[in-house]
Amino acid sequence: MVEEQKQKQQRFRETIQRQREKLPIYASKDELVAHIEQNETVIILGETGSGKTTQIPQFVYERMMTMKKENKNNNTEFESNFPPRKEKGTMVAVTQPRRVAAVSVAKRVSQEIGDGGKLGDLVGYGIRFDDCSSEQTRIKFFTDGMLLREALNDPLLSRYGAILVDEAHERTLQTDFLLGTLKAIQEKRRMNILEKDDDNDNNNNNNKRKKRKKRPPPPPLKLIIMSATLDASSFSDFFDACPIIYIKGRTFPVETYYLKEPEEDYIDAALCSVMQINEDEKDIKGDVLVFLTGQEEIESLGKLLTQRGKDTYPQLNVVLLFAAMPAEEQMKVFEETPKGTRKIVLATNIAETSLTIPGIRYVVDTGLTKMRTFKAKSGVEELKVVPIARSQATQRCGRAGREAPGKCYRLYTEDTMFSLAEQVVPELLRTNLAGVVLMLKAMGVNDVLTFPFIDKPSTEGLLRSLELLYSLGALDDKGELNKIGRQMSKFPLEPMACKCIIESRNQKCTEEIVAILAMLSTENVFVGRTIQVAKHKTGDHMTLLNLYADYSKVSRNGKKKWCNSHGVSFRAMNKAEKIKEQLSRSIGHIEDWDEDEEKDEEREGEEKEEKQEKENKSVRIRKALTAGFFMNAAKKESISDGSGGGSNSMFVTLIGGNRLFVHPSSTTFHKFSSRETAKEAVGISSSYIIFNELIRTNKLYARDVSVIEGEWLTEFGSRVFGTQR
DNA sequence: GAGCACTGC
Repeated sequence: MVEEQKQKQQRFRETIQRQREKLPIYASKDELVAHIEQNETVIILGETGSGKTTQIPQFVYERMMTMKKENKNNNTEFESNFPPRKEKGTMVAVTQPRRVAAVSVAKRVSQEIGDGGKLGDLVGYGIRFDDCSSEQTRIKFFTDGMLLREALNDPLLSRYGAILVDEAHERTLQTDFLLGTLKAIQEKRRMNILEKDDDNDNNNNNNKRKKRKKRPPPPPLKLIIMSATLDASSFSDFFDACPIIYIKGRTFPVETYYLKEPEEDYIDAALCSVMQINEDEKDIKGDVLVFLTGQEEIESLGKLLTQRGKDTYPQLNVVLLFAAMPAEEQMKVFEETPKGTRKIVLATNIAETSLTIPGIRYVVDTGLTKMRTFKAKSGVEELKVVPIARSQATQRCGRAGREAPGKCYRLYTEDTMFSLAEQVVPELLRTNLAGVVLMLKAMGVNDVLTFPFIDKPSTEGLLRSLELLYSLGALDDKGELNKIGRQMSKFPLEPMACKCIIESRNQKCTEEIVAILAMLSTENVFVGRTIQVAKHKTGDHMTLLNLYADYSKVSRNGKKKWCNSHGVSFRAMNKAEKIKEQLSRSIGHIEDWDEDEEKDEEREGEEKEEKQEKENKSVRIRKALTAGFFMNAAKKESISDGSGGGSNSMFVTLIGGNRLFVHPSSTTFHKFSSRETAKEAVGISSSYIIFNELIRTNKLYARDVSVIEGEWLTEFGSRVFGTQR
């Protein structure tokens, strides 16, 4: 019996090995390893299906092991080259932009490596809320944000001898930030080695040097950057003209079709294309994937297609796919379509990278996407429909050729295709940098303007972020991180939110603030368009808090049902719960937090009756929120509202003077849009609000809004509102 | 009366 099992395992291993050897990358293994050995940094351009993600980490690890053995026999060979040490530099880290990828690749590699161990032994992973690794782990997969966090605690990332950054072409904020950090680490580790070599040369060391010799610095850091797009020159330039290695992929050919004339109504064009594909290819099996920009148009095209596709052959089986959808409904795209039907998936760019849908042979590409950008000058975010980049067009096309030859219908002309930007603008260039700057400061990078970014963010953006951090009280007059700033950097939240936590200690409402911030970091709490839970009179923050409190009271088994009956996303609540736990843990790590808490308790003794205390709770909570979000304050515009009943009230931000509306998703939306004034509706003598974010879609909208008192602004935002009233 | 691409710590 045992013998039989062993044979089974052996056969399994052999199958896997055969599969590995068939991968395109296997042919160039030796060349690859040689390149990695000879260079500190190597860029690998691997097309889809090359096997780079699963194989290269193993190649690197195997080479590290053989070098270790060689070193035992011959002490000189690897010392200068690729030196695994007992503690430092013995691990391989691999980063991915997404959690699912990190976990699934780790699983695959753990199987392939055939050490007989389970995931978490030799091969492990580390993502937020979930670390699966042990003392034995030598190859560890991360989300790139996770490895960045690790760099906060271990500034040289000294456990790792090699780091592989995968999907670098996506140029996410975290990947770009990580690449800059790794470049800086490489330099430092190189210098350490030199110092150590100096030690060896001069035998007349002083004590300090001897001490250092006892604890050897980490070896130089090998860096392997893996990208899928052809343009890797910017990476190579950034890493001192390091070599680029091309690896062929293995995908099926995809035939591409363009429109002859531009067509403005792309929904109609998509509708026609799908009907046409279904008609022309009626004898060929294969599903259709349509790329659209958002939920609304996906739903409306879904209705049209379902109607029109009833009487066709094959019948159309229309499936919608966007991130805000409940998880169970998302799973429908993975179900096999019934015989005699063709699956039509209408998706946002979630299907571009995050999800791979089996069975797709036809892609319809509108050539558009929604993109978020940030204007440093006004502090306003925009969410706009824009043309995709050529790299995205290629990526979308490729989705038709994963399993068999496919076809791609581009709903734009060939001329348009060539007018597209080659690459997506890196996220770092179109986002609020305050969080990045806070993290840089916490890493000890004082001069953030000279930090090595592949693409330098605008000086204005960096300066604005420094200003914001200063107004939050995180920086001293010299621009250096102070105690508050250091505490703020411990939280996985944007700086304004971090500041709320710090102030919550003074306001004695840390639990509540942490719950609110956890809810704010969760997208799509409400499933439907109408909010079915009790609203709080002061606005969204207290509503979210009450919702969280209600949810917490429900028994573990009943939570899902409770969410469904309250129009609330279970996935979101579950995530909020985890984030809250994580934030509370981070507070626990702040050394002198408890001390101050005790002082507060002393003060509490002097406090008045408990009843009044309870009434004040909402005030204290909103004060703590104001301490973080005072830059996001707005005042109701006094309009002579004789005729304007029913129209949404307008606000003006105190900083920047942006004229805005409350977003319709806000619980305060109805209050401000009715003829009542804020004062009457809310029962608070104030026309000031704070909000979580400002985003321009069709109008400029403030999302997650609460009513506050004007004087709190001067109290908590003294560095900006100090002199004025 | 009117609306929110996608990730990640």
